[in-house]
Amino acid sequence: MPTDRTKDEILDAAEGLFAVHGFDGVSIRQITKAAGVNVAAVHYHFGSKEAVLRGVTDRVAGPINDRREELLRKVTSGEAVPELEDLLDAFIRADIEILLELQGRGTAVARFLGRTYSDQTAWIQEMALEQFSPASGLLPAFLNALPHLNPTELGWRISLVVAVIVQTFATWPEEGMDAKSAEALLGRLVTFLTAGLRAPVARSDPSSPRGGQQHRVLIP
Amino acid sequence: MPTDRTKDEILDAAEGLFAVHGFDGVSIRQITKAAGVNVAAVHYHFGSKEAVLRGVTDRVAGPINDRREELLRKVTSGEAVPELEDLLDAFIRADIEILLELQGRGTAVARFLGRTYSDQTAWIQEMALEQFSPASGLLPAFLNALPHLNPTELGWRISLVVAVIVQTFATWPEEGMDAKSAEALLGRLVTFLTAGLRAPVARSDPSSPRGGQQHRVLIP
DNA sequence: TGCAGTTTCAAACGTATGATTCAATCAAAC
DNA sequence: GTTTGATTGAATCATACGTTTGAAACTGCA
Repeated sequence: MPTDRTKDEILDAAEGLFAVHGFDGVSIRQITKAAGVNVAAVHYHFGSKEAVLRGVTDRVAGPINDRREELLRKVTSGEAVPELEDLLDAFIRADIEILLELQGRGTAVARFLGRTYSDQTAWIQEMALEQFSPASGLLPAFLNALPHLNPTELGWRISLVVAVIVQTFATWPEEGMDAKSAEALLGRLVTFLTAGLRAPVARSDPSSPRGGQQHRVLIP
Repeated sequence: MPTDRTKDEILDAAEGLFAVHGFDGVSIRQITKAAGVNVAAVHYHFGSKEAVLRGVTDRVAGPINDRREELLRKVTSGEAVPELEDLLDAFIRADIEILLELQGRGTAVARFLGRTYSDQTAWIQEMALEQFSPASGLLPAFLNALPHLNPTELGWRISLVVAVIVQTFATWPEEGMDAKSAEALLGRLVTFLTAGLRAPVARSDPSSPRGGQQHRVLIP
C-alpha cells in the first residue's frame, strides 16, 4: 500500500507554510510544490484548500486536547480546591509539552496555532473554537480559584489570558526552545497571568481618581 | 482644487476592509468598488496596494503618537517617579481617546490597528514598528517604575502587555463603546496589566536568556 | 476662449488563483 | 495474469489578481 504519504506530505508542507504566511498568503500550488506532490492530490485527498487547513488543525488539536485533559484531571482530582497557578500551569503546559514532543515541527505548529487562533475570519474562528471547546470545561474551576471575580469579569480576563498565550505561540522562536527554556517560558507566563487574574476588580466609578493622578474625562 | 476626495474615499474604504479581512484578504478592486472609485485611482494616488496600507497607517498613527506624547509628558513631568498605573493609563488612553474621537470610524480603526500590529508579515511588522517608535522612548520610565525587573524580564513582560492591548483592539466591539464603557475597559486593562508587571520574577532562573531569537517586542 | 496640468475612466496587460478533467499508473485481490 | 479500485500526472477551466495604458474629462489660469 502506498500509505498516506502524500496526504502527510501535504499536511506537513501546509502546516509550515500556513505558519509563516497565513491561510490567505499561501496557494495550493505552493503547498503541493513544497510537498513534492501534484496539484490534484490536494483535491483528491482533502477536497479543498479549506479542508487542508482543517486537516492540519485536526492533526494537532487531538493530542493537545488529550494532554490538557490529562494534566487538568491531575490538578482537579484532589479534594482541595486547586490553586490558580496549577490550573494555569496545566492549561499551558499541555500545549508546550506537545510542541516539544513534535521536535522539528514544534516551531511551525506553535506559530500555526498562534495564527489560526488569532485569525479573525469567521469560519476559521468557528473551527478554532470548535477544536478548543474541550478546554471550556474548566471555566468553573477557574471561577472557584478566583472567588473575587464575577462571571463577567472572569470572562474578560480569560480573554486577556488567551491573548497572551496566543501571542506567545504566534511569535515562537525559530530555534533554541528546549525543555529548560520552555519551562522558564511557562513560569513567566504563569507568573504574569496569575497576578493579572488575581488583581482586585477595578473601580468602574470614573469619579475616583487613579493613583494620585487627577482624573481626566475621555472626551471633554 | 479638487481636494483629495478620491484619495480619502480610498483610505476610508481600505481602512474598513483591512480591519475586517486583513491585507491579504482584500483586493484593490474591492477597495475601489467600496470607495466608488475607478481601479486605476489606487495606482494614481498611491502607487501600489502596499502603499495604501501605509497610507491608512500614516493617517491614524500621527494623532495617536501626538496624543500619547502629550499624555505621557503630563505623567512624567513631575518631580516624583510616576506610578506604573499612571504610565500604563497614559499609554493606553492615547489610543482610546483617538478612537473615540473618530466616532463612526473608531471600530474600524481599532480593529485595523489590532490586525496590523499582530500581522506577522515582515514588511508590515517593520512598518508598524516604525510608525509607533515614538512610544519606545518611555521604556526607561517603565524600568524606573518596576525596579524589581531586569531589562530582559521587562522586555518580556512588555511584549505580553502589547499582546493584551493589541488583542483588545483587534476584538473591538462593533458598537456601544462610549466614553463611559471605554473608561471601564481602560480600568480593566490597567488593573490586569499592572498586576502582571508588578508580579515578582518567576523563581525558575530568570537570568538565562531564551535560546535563539527572543520574542519580538513590537514596542520595545 | 484657449491652454496646461491634473484627475478619471474603460479596457486590457500578464500572471496566478482554486478547481477539475481524464488518461496513465500503481498495488494488490481474485 | 487479469481485473479492480485507489492514486497520480499533465493539461485546462474560468475567474481574480495587481498593475498599466492612453484617451477622455476635468481643473484653474491666461
